[in-house]
Amino acid sequence: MADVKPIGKALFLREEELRRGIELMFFAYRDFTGEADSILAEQNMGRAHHRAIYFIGCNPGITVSDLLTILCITKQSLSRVLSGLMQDGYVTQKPGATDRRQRLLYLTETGIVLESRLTSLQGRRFAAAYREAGVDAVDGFQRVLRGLLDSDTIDQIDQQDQTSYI
Amino acid sequence: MADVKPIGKALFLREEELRRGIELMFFAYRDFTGEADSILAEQNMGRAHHRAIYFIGCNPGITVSDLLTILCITKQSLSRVLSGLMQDGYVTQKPGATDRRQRLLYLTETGIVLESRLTSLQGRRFAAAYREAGVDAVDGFQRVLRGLLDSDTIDQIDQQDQTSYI
DNA sequence: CTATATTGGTCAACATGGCTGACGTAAAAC
DNA sequence: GTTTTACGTCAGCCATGTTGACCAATATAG
Repeated sequence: MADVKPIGKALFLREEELRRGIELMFFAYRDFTGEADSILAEQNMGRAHHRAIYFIGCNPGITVSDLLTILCITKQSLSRVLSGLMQDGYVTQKPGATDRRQRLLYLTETGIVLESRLTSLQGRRFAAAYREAGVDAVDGFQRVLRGLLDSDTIDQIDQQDQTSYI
Repeated sequence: MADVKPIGKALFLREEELRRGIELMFFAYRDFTGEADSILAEQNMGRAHHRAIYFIGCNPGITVSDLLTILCITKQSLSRVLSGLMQDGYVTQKPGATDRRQRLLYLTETGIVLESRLTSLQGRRFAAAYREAGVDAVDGFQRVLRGLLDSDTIDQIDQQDQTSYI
């Protein structure tokens, strides 16, 4: 730690490199979410609302339990958020066709507008970063990020790519 | 949105690509912090404590206001966290040599132990991801993450790299 | 030397968004 | 007909962010 005496340059660089990664993740995630957070704050919403809107937006008709699986939070936490979103007219639900216990979630027109505002904001940030960094960098970026995931999350993402809620 | 009719394949891929980035950031950050969060929870601490410990750990003798600049939170929030950390013996402070208003922050032995436990945990995750993805991917990863930063954050990081608090 | 600015802390109050536990209801599945 | 599932609700707790007000010690500029 305070052991500046290099046990080996490779190892020292490695430690530095890992710390750089850790820090970059912290700062990048903060800045990446920051802009959206401001917009959300205007509408008295938070990041939790954003997540719900986002995943309902790209999985229209998703069930509550599938959304819970994606978000990995308790149903109580999600329920609070969803109630708010429905009360404010961003989200609607309709009973499942085959299983009528299910509440299939959809964005309203207002919800779609907000979702695309937020997503295009974050998308623009990504687009700029991708453009600066180049195609190869983007591939590396995604490979490393995937490497950071828990194995359950990887399964979930792959599975989600196949599933269509439409 | 539901407009599957491709206006152009490049554009469609781009939208998909951006969404993939957004989602990967969310999942990766969650999983990346998850392990450390568990350990912290055992000691009745949260992510805020971790951040403080981390940045004190790699900037021993940092002042409160410099730490505030890094973390971008209010001094009230930080103060609460620091008080806890000092009470529990993870952090000590000593008055600045030149400016005696300053409280220079240091990790105690206990603090160092915890910090390295947490950092090596996150470091191992990064090391694995880096190893899997390869050197070029790591470079791309870092380039893209830097591209996601606000310009102020970039300045701050570059400046921080030069500053030595020792 | 005095006035002001800086560094840092404190108290109070509030919101968000996690959590647990308990309990209820409707519908599906067996 | 009983059990399981999908979903909701109420109550309360905790961590962590926020504002606003106010205070003390010290540095610095006039």
